[in-house]
Amino acid sequence: MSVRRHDPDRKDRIIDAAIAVIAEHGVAGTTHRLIAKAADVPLGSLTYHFTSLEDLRCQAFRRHAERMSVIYEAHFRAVHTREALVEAVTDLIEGDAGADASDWAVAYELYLAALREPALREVTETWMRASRAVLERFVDPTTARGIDALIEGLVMHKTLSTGPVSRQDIRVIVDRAIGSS
Amino acid sequence: MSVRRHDPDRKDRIIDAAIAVIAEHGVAGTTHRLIAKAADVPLGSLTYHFTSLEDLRCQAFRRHAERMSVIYEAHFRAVHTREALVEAVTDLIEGDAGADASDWAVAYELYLAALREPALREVTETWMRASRAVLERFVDPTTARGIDALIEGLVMHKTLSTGPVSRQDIRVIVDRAIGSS
DNA sequence: GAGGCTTGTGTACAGACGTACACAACTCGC
DNA sequence: GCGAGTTGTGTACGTCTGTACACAAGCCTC
Repeated sequence: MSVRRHDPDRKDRIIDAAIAVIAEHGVAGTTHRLIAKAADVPLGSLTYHFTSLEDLRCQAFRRHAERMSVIYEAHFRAVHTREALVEAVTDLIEGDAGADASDWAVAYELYLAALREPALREVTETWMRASRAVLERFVDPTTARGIDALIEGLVMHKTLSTGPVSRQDIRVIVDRAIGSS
Repeated sequence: MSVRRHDPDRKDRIIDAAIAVIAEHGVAGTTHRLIAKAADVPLGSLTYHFTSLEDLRCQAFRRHAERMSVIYEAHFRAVHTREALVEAVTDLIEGDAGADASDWAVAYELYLAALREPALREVTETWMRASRAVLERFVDPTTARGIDALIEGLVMHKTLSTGPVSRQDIRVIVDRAIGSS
C-alpha cells in the first residue's frame, strides 16, 4: 500500500497547495480534501500539521501576503524617477510585475475573509502597511494611500471587465494620482 | 402545526434575506437553511421558488447591484459643480450616501464570486457600466474609470484598516483623481 | 360536498464536510 | 534484536449540506 514517505517540507507544500486551492475555488470551496489532493498528501496529514482548517487558511494567507510584499518591494527597487514610478505602477496593474490575476484573486479573498475573521486583520494590516511603505519612498503618505487604493481598484476592474482599460488609460490615471511629487 | 400562509411577496423577502445572509456570513457561509431562517420561511420554500442555491445567489446579487446603482444615481443627481463632485465622491467613500459597510461587503462578495461564476459577469458588467455612466456626466471616460476604481479601493482600505483615512485625506486624493475637469 | 388542480411544505436521502483517534511505520538507545 | 517513544495515516463518526418528492392545504368549478 501507500508507504509512509520521508518528506521534510511537507508542511510548506500543504500551505502552498492551500493557496492554490483558494485561488482556484475561493474560500467558499476550500476543503481539507481538496488541499490534500492538491498537495498529494493523505487527509490525516492536514489535521496533523494544522489544528483546524481556519488555522491552515490563516497561514496560507499570511504566506501569500508576505510574497506579495516581496514582489512589491522588488518591483519598485530600481525606481528613482517620477517617470519610472508611473511606469512601475502601471506595470503592476497590468500584471507585468510577478503578480498575476490568480495572485490578486487570493489577495481579494484575504480581504473579504478578514472582514469576518479578526485573526486575519493582522495579516491585512501588515500587508497594507508594507505596500504603503514602499510607495512612501516616492510620495507623501496620503498620496501613497491613494495610489495603493487605486492599484487595487484598477486591478479588480481589469480582472472583471470584458472591455479592459488600455495601458495608455492606466498610465494617465496613475500619473494624475501621483500628482506633482 | 404551522399553517400555510398567504404571502404574496415571499419570493422578494427570500432574496432580501439572502442578501442579508451574504452580508453577514459571506458566500462561503450562505446556505439554504440560514436564508430560510432569516426570511422566516420553511426550507422547502427556497427550492420551490429557486431552482438552486446558485440561482438564488445570482438573483440576490442582481438585486443588490441594482440598488447600488440607484444609490449612485440619486447621490450624484444634485451635483453640478466640480467642488460638489469632490464632496459627493468623498461622502460616498465615507459611507454617508446610503451605502454602508455591509452593502460594500456584499459588492465585494459579488466581485469575487463573479471571478468564478460566469453567470455573474453580466451583473458586475452592468453595475460597473452604470456607475461609470454616472461619473461620465462630469468627467471624461478615462477619469471616470479611475474615480470608480479609486472609490472601491478606498472603501476597501477604509473598511479593513484599523487606522482609517481622514476625511481631509480622502478629499485630497479624490480631488487629484478628478483632475482639472 | 365532491372532485380535480394549483400551491406550498415537512421530511428524507445521498453525499461531502471537519475532525478525532486507534493503530501502523519508523527511529533510536541499548 | 528489541522495546520504548515518536511520527504519520487510514478510517470512521457525527453533522451539515443541497435537493427531491410525497403529500397536505387551499381554491375553483360543478
